[in-house]
Amino acid sequence: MTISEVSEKYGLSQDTLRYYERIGVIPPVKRKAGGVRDYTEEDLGWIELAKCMRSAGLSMEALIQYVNLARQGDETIAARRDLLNDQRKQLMKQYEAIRAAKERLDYKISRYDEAMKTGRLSWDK
Amino acid sequence: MTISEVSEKYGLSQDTLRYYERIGVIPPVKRKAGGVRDYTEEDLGWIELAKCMRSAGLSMEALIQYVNLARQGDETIAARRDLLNDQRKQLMKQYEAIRAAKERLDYKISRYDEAMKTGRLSWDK
DNA sequence: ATAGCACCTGGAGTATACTCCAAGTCAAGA
DNA sequence: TCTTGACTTGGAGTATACTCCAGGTGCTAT
Repeated sequence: MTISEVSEKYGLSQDTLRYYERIGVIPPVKRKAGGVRDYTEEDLGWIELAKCMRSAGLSMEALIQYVNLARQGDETIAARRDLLNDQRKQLMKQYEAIRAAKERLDYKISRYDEAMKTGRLSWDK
Repeated sequence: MTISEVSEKYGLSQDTLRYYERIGVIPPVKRKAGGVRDYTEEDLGWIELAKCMRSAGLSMEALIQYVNLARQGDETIAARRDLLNDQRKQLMKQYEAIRAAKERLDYKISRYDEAMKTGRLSWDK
């Protein structure tokens, strides 16, 4: 698969795909004649993982570490599990922060909806 | 309340508090003699709101817009409600992204835990 | 064979959100 | 009075994650 197809498929720019590979968020992609990237199914798996984790807010650094460990083989299994556990913890914190903010927004919005009827706001900012 | 007390109370650096005020994430804080900031309860409310929303991932820009609208008075009620609704939508998307990533992490972690028993990984990366 | 196009690399530039720093002011205690 | 320490401002610097660009290569269709 070419970089333009992958870009299309995952909604990541070609520059971003090359950048991810360059800094190690995904492992190196094999090239065909002329040095052109030819993405395999496995490469796509890494890209999708990176996209999923990035969209949830995981840092590039964590992803790079994970990829590095994965490339070192089976003796890094425990380290990888620990890394994933750490990231999961971070995610749960973020989840809670969003939940709290949403609750607050809901309250404010309900107040604004109420105020829309009377045309003024007497309570808070 | 002094900036050092506010910094302590909310876990935001003094630089961050001044920065927030400078760019308008919170409204201007009244000064006492010598130009020293003296935070009121209302100021604290804005700071707490900013902290809550920022920790959930809302952009500075959105917060600045909200503060600007709030400072313009009651004729911006509808605009503020719309802004909050937009931000709520963003938040829900982020919530879902985290949920999906967490699910994926949980699966991977369970696989790693399993692999810890056998000492090797046969399945995926 | 030559124009066009997709691709390549290395490096510079950008946006966001801080974070740090220099130089100065001011009030209070020794 | 002099020093200390908390505070002030404006501006520069930093980290993260892209994003853009110049200059070059190589396949393909005319």
